[in-house]
Amino acid sequence: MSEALARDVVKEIPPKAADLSAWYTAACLKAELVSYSPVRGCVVLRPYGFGLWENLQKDLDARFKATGHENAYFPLLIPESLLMREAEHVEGFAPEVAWVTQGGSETLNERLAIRPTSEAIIGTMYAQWIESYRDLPILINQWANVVRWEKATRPFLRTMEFLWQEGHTAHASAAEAREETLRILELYRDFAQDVAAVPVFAGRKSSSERFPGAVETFSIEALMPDGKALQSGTSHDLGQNFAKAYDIKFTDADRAVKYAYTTSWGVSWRMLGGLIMVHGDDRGLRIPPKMAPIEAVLVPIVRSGDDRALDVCETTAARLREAGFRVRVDDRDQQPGWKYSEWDLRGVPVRIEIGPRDVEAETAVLARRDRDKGEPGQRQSVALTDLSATLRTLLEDIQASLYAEAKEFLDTHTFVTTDRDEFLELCANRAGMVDIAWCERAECEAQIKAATAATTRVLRDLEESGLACVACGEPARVRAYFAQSY
RNA sequence: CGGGGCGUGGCUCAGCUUGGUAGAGCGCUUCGUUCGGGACGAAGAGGUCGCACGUUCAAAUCGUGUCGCCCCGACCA
Repeated sequence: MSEALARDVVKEIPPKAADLSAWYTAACLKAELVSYSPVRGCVVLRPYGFGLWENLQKDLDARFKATGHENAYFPLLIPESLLMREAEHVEGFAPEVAWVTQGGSETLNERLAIRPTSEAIIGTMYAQWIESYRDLPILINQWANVVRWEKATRPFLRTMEFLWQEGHTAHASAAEAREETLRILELYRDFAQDVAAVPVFAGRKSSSERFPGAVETFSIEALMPDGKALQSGTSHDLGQNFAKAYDIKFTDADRAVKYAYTTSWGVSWRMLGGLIMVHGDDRGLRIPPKMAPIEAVLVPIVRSGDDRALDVCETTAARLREAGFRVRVDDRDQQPGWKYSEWDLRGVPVRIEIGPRDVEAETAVLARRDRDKGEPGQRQSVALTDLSATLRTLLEDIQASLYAEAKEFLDTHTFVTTDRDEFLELCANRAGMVDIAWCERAECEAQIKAATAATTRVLRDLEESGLACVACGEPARVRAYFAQSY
């Protein structure tokens, strides 16, 4: 078999640039993150994918706790009457709610919704728990699954059942609730950039993009390689809307009975889809070290009659684990080259090769996934005694490098314009984030969407006054990033 | 929900137009030789062609329906 043919035969995923969608789906499946299940629109999160989720969970959870939140768990099923209390909320979610109508052989008197989100059930409980301003704030998060009856699905980005966390808080004042909303937005922004190595724009959503029932919605928006934006986390200031719908009242210090101010916020496994698309390359995933289930894989090179390398790998791995690294020894009966390719595909940041030469010299070869293009070269030989320190530095460098690469992409695909035609063209061509002065009128946004398929992603304050909306010429009220989105 | 495509061993696909109950490569199993970028040899195992109904002496091949997946658009995290 010729070398070219051999290479072709082993190609598992299509080039990323040619067809991002095909690349993405193949990458998720071939890297064994997910499998399709017998249930339409629902995927199985396989161990490697769950490992990614666990790292996200672990990091975010620590951040929530550090900001005073506690975890709790609320029921999966929500009585219809509860779900229906907040008018906008109902309207927004009704089309995608799955219902339980029967229990055993008995038809239910009242349908039960499988939660599409938990404001209804949590709000109901908060109403029971809160009496006094002394009971506030309530700062609770839950890690859960939710179901939304979607028509079109793709791994992580949109599935009927998905994993997420949803924070729900109640406060005594509007200012406190807004502060909480923004605190979480910043927490999400920092997590996305620092841990997932995905640069984002954070800001306020337009009214058309607002969460059903919210007073104000904020989000973080990442830019995918095809120029589409991915909403990667949302934080809602619900004002008193839900408090009024669910009767969340308290007696304040001034003896007046008042409605509480609530917030809700969430990040789902969609974030994983984002980091996969942002960082992956033609050879598969490139997982940022802080998110990687396996930070380094040790590959022993054994020869017949010489399996010393395997022993050295085992003892080295044990030492690295003691030092706090997540490592795995790949002792499977395969060729080393086969293993390299597979771990490349699965995106393990660093590969540690140990062969007979290394055994003699008490060294190991380190290869970094992000830069190594599959040919020898981007590798370094390290003394085993220095391995831990070198690996630590290397992982930090890879984390920073992946972020820098993604940031470079975002920067070069963010366009500021004051020209209407150019604005529309950039939007229609899916060029990236298009930054304009905007009037903030829903009609204007709808027209832009009809013409270009782009919508506002996030808004921010205008730095100067007297500007006209680039799209329609009316007085500008904000700056807005426009983009097509997932 | 509209437009398009697809469904054949674990994977990628051929066969379907011109019906006669399945093929290739890769993978898998065993043994041996190998092992620093997807090894080689030998011997094996594995599918009834998404599902249902229909046409026919006969269906992977034709028809209808249905389920699922992919892509594009509308909707949404």
